[in-house]
Amino acid sequence: MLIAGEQLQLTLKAKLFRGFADPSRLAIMEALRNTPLNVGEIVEATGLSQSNISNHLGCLRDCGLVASEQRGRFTYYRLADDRIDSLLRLAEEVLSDVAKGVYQCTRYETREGVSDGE
Amino acid sequence: MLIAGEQLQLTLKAKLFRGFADPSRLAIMEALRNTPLNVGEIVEATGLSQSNISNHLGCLRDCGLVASEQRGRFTYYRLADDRIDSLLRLAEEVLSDVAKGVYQCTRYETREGVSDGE
DNA sequence: TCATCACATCAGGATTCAATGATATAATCA
DNA sequence: TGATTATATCATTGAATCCTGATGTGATGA
Repeated sequence: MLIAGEQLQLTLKAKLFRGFADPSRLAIMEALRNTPLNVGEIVEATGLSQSNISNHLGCLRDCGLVASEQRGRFTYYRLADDRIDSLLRLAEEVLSDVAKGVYQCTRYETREGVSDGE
Repeated sequence: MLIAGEQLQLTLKAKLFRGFADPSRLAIMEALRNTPLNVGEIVEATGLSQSNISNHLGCLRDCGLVASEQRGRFTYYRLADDRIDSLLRLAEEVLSDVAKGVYQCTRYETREGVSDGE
């Protein structure tokens, strides 16, 4: 059995991971790994719709994964913390080993989310 | 725009993170961080129902996050890789800084999942 | 001021997912 | 063999969440 504090900790941790658990949000964070971008630039980089991106950015910002800064009419977004990048990097490492399993895991289908055209 | 390979990579990474993005699965992994456990022991440790745990374990195993070993009538589960633990640890670090934001982020409500009684 | 640009917000609909309860399987024991 | 134990699987149901299209807001420029 879990006591209340541990339960809260798990809930928070799950929320944090959920920020990473969507291809569209990952695409946005991937784009921001190199340099801050405004929303229009993120649209270009990812191919997602403006409102979709704006929604995801709201979530990511609320959860402290990205930070924003107003410059004139533009809002620039960047990853909020170096450890966000570390988490992404570590995930890539793990994935390189377990990729086959994850690929075959059809239990929970991830939405495709991002257009793959060019 | 993203090319197909990058898109697949994002989808896989999202799937991997989704394994961590649920309080019940986190509770299971937390229990397994110390030592391998059989399903009954996980039931005891987490307070989740047997079928619920079995479903989550199936997902976690398919995705390569936990490994299982049969011993008589019992199936013992353990974390599949040390880096799973590293990911959890890094998440805790990030969380200790951004916890306030995550807590306030009501955009995507995490299901409560695990009973908090004792 | 009025138009425009950049972005945020909202309602809706479709999809996905977690939990439950019932049932199936597989191993052990009497 | 038949009963029991440990675990897995399945259908269902309710809730969460992602996307879209429309609209709102706030800053800039004519």
